[in-house]
Amino acid sequence: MENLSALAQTIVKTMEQMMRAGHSHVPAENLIKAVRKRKSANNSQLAQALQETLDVHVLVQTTLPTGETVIYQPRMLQMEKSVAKRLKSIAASKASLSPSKLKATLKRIASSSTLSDEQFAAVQGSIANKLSVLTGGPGTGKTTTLKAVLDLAQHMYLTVALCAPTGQAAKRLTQPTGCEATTIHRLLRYNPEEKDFGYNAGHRLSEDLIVIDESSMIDLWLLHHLLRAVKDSACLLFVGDIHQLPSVGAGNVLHDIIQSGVASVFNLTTIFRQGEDSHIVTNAQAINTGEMPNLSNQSQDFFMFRVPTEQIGKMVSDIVANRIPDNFGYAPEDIQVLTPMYKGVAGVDDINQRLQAHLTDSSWCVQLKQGRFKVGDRVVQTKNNYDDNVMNGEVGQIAFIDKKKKTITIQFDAERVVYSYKKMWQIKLAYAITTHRSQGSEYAAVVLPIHEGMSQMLQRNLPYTAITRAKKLVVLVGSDEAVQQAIRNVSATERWTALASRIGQL
DNA sequence: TGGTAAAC
Repeated sequence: MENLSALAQTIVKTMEQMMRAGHSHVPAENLIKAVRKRKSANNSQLAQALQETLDVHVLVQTTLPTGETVIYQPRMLQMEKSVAKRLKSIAASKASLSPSKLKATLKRIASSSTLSDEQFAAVQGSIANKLSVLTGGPGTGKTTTLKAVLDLAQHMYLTVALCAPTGQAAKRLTQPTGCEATTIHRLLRYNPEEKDFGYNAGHRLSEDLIVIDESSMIDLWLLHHLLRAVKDSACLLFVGDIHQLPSVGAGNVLHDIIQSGVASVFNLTTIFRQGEDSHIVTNAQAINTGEMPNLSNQSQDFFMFRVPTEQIGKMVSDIVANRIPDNFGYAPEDIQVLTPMYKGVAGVDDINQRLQAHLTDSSWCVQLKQGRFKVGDRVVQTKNNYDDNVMNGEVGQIAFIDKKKKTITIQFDAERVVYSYKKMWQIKLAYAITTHRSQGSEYAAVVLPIHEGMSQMLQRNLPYTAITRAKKLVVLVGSDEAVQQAIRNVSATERWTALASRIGQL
């Protein structure tokens, strides 16, 4: 890197930025265009600088199956190729079960099943096919279907690995399925010091069926390591909602797997949770198709308060502390504020300060390095804590502060955990959390501040993910223009990836 | 230039 010219270094940095935006590669002309925005240079200087990065293999140039000339970081190219190859070879290998046995077992199960037709087809398909995808919005019965898949697998004496990208998603999966779920990292025996995995191409998992929930959150890197560690004869089932926020890391893998046709796709469409007149459901569907949601405040479960940006914070506190409890009977504990970012107006930090001041009194409080905690505060665990069985993203309430012992007791859903002040770095206020962190969680009521200052975070998946977290009530606070801006913006999901075309080419 | 997360 030090040996490169200044312009070549700018190209490398621009490329890194593109990876951070989620792309697996960049078309050569788009890369040059992006570099031009940072540094002025003429065509031949740019071509020469790009050649410099290619000569030392910091970047590589390649032609996609589509004929397009694109630039990759070498490791990204290698991962994308490897993922395509693994998917293809798993799909082509024989499964370790007999079709006649499947047929017989299915027949037995069908008679006692309460599954809908589309759910039953998914259950059958995900055992009969090597690679399957189970998609559908919230309330369509993905977990019910998953449970039936696991039952079927058990009847057929298949060994199963049940996993998810996050600790919380794994924990949530364990209870309804009655099957121990782990994070993908744990399943593969991740070693952070070596940055490698105990299970890999040379030492594969023995399980016949691998089920991966919340797979919209998986990036190219994690899928690469998972597929390396899976035996060729295994069946894979990816479960997720493609309309939720894309992975923060590079790739668009669930989307690409579906698009490539390498997997059988089962899309659940019937919603069982809310009634048909629910605006939560219809508005989520409208947003998905790029239409403006119905914000007329005519329904019983979907409302919008139109206020100028500088008044959003104040209005959100009023809604959480007074309006929702008074008018709908939900306590502040049942209400979750979801917002795109930490900083700025109506960001996580802003809302947390306001609601802490509004909702808890100061008689029992302690000032720690990272901030003030009060008895009654709503807080969130920010790292998987296997000792106390509290996962990253779990929300609880401060029950007790012991100033002599220097401990804080937090009541979570099922656990009551004592934290020393020293351990409190794992805990943050949670009156508001980011929409990203809410993925996979559900709340009775969701309050969503949305204003134009949130500019680049205003993406179509954002209001979709936020409002589909709500079981009973959604309240938007902000401006129609910001909602419109978010719905029009699909740039986060339009990533340059070539996984689908690579699979097609093999 | 900015913004989002996760794993042991």
